[in-house]
Amino acid sequence: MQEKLGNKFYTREVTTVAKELLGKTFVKFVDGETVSAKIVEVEAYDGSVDEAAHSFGGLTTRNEVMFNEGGLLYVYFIYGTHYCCNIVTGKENDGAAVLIRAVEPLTGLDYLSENRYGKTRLTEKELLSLTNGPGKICKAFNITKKHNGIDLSGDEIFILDAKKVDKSRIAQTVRVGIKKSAELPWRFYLKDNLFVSKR
DNA sequence: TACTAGATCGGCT
DNA sequence: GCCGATCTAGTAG
Repeated sequence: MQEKLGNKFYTREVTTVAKELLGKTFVKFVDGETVSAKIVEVEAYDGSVDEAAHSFGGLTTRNEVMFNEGGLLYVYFIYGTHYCCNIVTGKENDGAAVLIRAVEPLTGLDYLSENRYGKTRLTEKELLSLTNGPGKICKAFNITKKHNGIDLSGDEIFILDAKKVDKSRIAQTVRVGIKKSAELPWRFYLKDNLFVSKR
């Protein structure tokens, strides 16, 4: 039942993909170890109508990955400090992507802890804030600019299918941390999950 | 608890 | 030069 998500999944409309990514398993292979986490919070960015999307102003060297066909990883650097991790969606030239805002660690906890805190024994508080924010996820998974444009059908980073989440367990709100198009209700997260960034 | 500032890269005007 | 799809530590209340 745990199959790698393929092209058919990613090339659909961005808000559809965003909703369905909830509950799926994000996986990174490092040194033969499987590091994985359940996706619990995402935001959709659609370059055609959404001023907050990096792709809104058209193609540039920075956002070119977003204009590819769905199924790639788009990583960008922000505030001089943090990386954020996106899944490119839609057809070629759509400029649409889903920002991963929060995940729940499943395996490879030591790897994640070591990257984030430089230690492997965490307090409960540290565990809960290990991956509950876009910058934190990238730090914990050690995702950097090097991973920008990686193909999710490859073997290093990919997403596994999972049982579909019941609609009643998904919450939909406005997005976080942006100034333009702030009113678009394109943030989705799993209700009652402890690892979402805010509620 | 609530707000503010600092960190500090790189794309864009 | 400016400022951002962020996070953390620090101070004030």
